[in-house]
Amino acid sequence: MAGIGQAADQSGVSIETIRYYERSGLVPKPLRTAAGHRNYSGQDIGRLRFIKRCRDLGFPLTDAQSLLGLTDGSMTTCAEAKEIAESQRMAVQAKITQLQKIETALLRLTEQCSDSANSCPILLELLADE
Amino acid sequence: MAGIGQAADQSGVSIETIRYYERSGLVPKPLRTAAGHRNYSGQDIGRLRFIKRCRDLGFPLTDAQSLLGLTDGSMTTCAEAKEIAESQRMAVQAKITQLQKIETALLRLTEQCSDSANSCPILLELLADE
DNA sequence: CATGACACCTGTAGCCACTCCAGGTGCAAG
DNA sequence: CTTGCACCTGGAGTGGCTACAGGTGTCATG
Repeated sequence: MAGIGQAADQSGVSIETIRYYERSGLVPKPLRTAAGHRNYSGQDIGRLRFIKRCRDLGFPLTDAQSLLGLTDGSMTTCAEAKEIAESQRMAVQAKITQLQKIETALLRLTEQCSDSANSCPILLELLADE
Repeated sequence: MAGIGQAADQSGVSIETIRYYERSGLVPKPLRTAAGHRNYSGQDIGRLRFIKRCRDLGFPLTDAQSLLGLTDGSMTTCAEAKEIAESQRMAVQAKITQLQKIETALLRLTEQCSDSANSCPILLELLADE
């Protein structure tokens, strides 16, 4: 059994964030020591690590919760997990596409700027009438 | 002179967002009609459009404000604008790189999953001990 | 037994950039 | 006179934390 500090170290989730997850009902309330300190089991820490990995993959907390709910190991869960992961992949792809457009636009702007003309082409373009 | 609805239409910034920008001091308080309705000049609308373009390029509002502050047309502003734009481009690039890593990881996970084995490889990997 | 350095506790507020809502006012057309 | 629209204000909610302030518990050292 571990305190919140150890749980944080072992899961990679910060102390504040663990408490936030508890507040928002994402993880169950852990046991408490006599002094009122939170006391985490190995399973609790596993759950936190699971959520951390989901977050690292960009899943929103709601998805993390859904995926966590699928870990009972029933037959249909694989299809559901795959669906969640694929839709996340789509979302990530969409974001990448969007950011690439932005990057191209920024590159063009800054390249124009290297002319170092009197009036700044970046500002001119942002100010343009249409 | 235009009401807030027209200002929104012409700038692409929503009514609520315009009011939010005003609340947060990003744009100056506009004139008011006798009835207390906000009344926007062409210049006001230009400012909103400028901010909209900055946001579309992913600049945070603080950058938008800085860029807006550079539009007096003094000589040094071009270098400053370029600096802001380049650092924004870096930030966008970093985000893209990060998202591409995530996408690769998600792709690998979902591909493994097509095996449709008994235990879901996605969940297994998220649950793994390290 | 006192002291100091920690780890932990609660509750609250702040971040970003909006978005939405309830409940009210002003004004013109039918 | 009523209907409908555009507008008003003030406040709360979103996601996912993060950062306090001010208190308590635990342990080693002097």
